[in-house]
Amino acid sequence: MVRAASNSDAGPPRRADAQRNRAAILEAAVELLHRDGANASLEEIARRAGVGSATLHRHFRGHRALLEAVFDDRIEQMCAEAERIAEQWPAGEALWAWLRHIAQHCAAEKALAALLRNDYGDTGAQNRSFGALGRAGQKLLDRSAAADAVQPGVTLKDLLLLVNAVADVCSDNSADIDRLLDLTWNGARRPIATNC
Amino acid sequence: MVRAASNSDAGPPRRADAQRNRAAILEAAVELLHRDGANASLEEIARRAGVGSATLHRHFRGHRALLEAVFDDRIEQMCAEAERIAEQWPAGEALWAWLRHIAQHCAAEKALAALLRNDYGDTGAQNRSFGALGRAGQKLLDRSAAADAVQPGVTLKDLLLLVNAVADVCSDNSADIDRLLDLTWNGARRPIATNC
DNA sequence: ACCTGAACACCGTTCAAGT
DNA sequence: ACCTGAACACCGTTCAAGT
Repeated sequence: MVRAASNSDAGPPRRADAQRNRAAILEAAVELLHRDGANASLEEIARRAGVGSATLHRHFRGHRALLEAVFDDRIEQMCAEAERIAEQWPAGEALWAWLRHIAQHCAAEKALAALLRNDYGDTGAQNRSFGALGRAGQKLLDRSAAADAVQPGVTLKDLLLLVNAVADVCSDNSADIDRLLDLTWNGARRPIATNC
Repeated sequence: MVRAASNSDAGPPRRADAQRNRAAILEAAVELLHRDGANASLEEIARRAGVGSATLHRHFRGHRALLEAVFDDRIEQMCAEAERIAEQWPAGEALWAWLRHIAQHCAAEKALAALLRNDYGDTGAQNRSFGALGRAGQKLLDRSAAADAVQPGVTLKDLLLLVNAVADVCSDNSADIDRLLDLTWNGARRPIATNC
């Protein structure tokens, strides 16, 4: 279920066998990244795709390039979700609903979580993935800040790191994720004045 | 700065060269685990310690056994901190101060964070490390719950996972850690009624 | 232009052979 | 009892040789 090549429109047309190989590699990568997480063996991916490991490396120079190609469409999907959610909910709820979506994606695909976490860490942050996600999220955060729905001083990076971290420690149990995210959003501490 | 062998009092006395090797391995492991995190190369550790890799594997059967030996005393230290803190602060503050300490340890030693995270995940949870830490933390949590200082239903595992996760995504910047932990404790959401 | 097999420099783990 | 060197089955990456 990976689109053949989302950003391969540029450049000269590829040979038919090269296109087939590329698609086979992506297909195999999806399965093994799902099973083994971010450091699935490239060798095994190549084997399952029925190509030599050298072929994999020429299509995707380095681990990271493969991850980006695999999760490219899922990141676009998360950006689209931001727009859709923004239209349906008030600022604070929208931001939080979107972050919960991201957490679910990250918990279901540890490799995606690892990819994004690296991007957040980069001070450069000029990565394509973070760029798109960052713009989508910043809109939601700005609206929330304007509505006074988040703690002052909270950055988008803070929030993305938090949900990523929570997703990473929860082992696929989506009930756990929801509980920990709730704690993060509402605070683990009992509010001092509960009934005003 | 690793005690020679904290749980080697049991069993027959070891040969002098074996003791020296064991100590050298631990020393090297401390350095390389600090530099490379949880999956530092065992081979490189053995090399730096000046022993064959087979020797390392006989002293410590598997990656995990080495991690446990290295961080044994640091875990005891965290347990001791729990007692000390409990005597000085009211329930809620004590719990939170202790969790902040743990986060700092985990952020400074990613390998320690990885070791603990595995223990939290284990449903068995009969691990020595988690056992001691769990008992120490549960006391603090029970006191806090009795004082109504934490959200009802929060478990110790929730809290340990959260601080571990936060520590893991913060790259050694202790200011970042403090900010994210604060969000976790107080909630990222702006409380609805702020001035009662 | 693209693929392949082989090579290189690494892993973690195990085991027979030594003292 | 303990250590060693060699072996085994893996990695990721690169490169010359093929079509």
